[in-house]
Amino acid sequence: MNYLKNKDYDETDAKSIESYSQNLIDKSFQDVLNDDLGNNVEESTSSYFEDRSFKGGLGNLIEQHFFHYEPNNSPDPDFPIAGVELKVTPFKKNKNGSYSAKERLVLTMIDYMTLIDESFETSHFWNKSKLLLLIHYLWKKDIDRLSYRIQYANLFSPPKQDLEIIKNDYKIIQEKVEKGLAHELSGSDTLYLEACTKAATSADRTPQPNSDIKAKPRAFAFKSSYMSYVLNNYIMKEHSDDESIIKSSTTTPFEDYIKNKISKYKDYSVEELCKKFDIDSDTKPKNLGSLIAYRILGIKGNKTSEFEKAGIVVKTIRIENNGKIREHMSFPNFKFAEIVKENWEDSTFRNYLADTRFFFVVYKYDNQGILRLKGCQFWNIPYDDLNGNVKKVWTETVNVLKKGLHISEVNGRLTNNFPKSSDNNICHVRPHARNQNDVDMLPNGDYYPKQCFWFNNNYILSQLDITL
DNA sequence: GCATGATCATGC
DNA sequence: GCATGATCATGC
Repeated sequence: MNYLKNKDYDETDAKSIESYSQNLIDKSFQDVLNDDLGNNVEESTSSYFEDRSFKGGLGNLIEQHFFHYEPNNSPDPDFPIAGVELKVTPFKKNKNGSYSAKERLVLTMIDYMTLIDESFETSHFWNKSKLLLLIHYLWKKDIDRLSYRIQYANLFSPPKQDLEIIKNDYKIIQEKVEKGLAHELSGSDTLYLEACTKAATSADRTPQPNSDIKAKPRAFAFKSSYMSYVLNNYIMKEHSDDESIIKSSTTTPFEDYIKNKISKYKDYSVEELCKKFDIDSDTKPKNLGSLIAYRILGIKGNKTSEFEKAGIVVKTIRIENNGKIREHMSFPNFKFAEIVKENWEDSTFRNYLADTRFFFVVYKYDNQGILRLKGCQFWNIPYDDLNGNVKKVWTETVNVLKKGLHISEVNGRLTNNFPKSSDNNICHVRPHARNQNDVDMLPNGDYYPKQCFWFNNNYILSQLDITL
């Protein structure tokens, strides 16, 4: 093959590979082809790599036309002697000017049968993934794939504090498979490393040990929240105000560490906690419940690097003194015009719930009407709930919008036929807006107050640990 | 007391 | 000004 030329780098030395890769910076993929093949690149070559259905196309282009080696499916890293695995990965610019990873970084397929016997350190996964060469290109909507520009080329290996969490994530996935629950794996079971679905079609299933139920094929991947953090803090080295919860090395798993810290203040009243942590509560801020939790965790602001990396969403929950939860739980708004174009399987809401781990901070009113901290809980939605009732409500919502929302006005209040909290045990649709003028356009062109999915209060109660 | 519509508070 | 998390208000 004509691209197997002499190599202008030492393939046995990671640093040499990295410094050679930095010649890619500021180049488009077309530039890389032109540099290698001259300016008369054949149309068939360009269109071969341009084809979006060829998922690894841009990676292969870099392998063949920049590093000059043959792409392979080897269990070893791409540069086996140097131990370096090449990853070509997109990032994007957000509306507010910040940057984030466009997607998760898929590392290796999971073989459920062998996983349960592989320790992290000696695993096929870690052998291949411990030292990555990240080639970051800036993704833009509506431009040719070959016009994307490469911006960064860096060796990357997770720093020690991240590695502790990644090892524990690996263990969590391993234990679920060991229990014969590979079919119930979810990206939100874990923090930085996830088992993400990876199949040619959504119907693909594969065997697992300790269960006859076949499971979706999955791969180890760094979550997109983790990759965003890596990009901003380790690659771009932007100054970050994020504070870490874990200040020094600990053997306690992250979530246990958090739970232990919070539980030290179990049964303290909100008032006492505000005094203790010097929080001004005169204005009754609505984020008081989460502020207290951050202060207990030693965080001065309202975000932490660990939660950012894991994409954890904080929710405070208040239990009344009758043991019930009064309020339903809101989620980000959906756009009417967008949701009607979605399929459930790759819908915004399904992806959000499948990918998000929640941190519940739970308070309860005692018999004197004093609000007291009870503890906290990490939670992600159970597989059956997501694919059962939530799917049902989502589908019904889309159907209502497609058929035309029925709206009437009763006593100055708008009422509609979206799924109600009385229609389903888990979730429903309700307004989520600043006021009645905070509207979004329906498929028929009319405007209607913005809406979101809500979890029913009773469902949330049913999900809380018995100890809370 | 619940169901459902309406709106507040914060932070970027 | 908007997105998001949190809570209020009213009628049955």
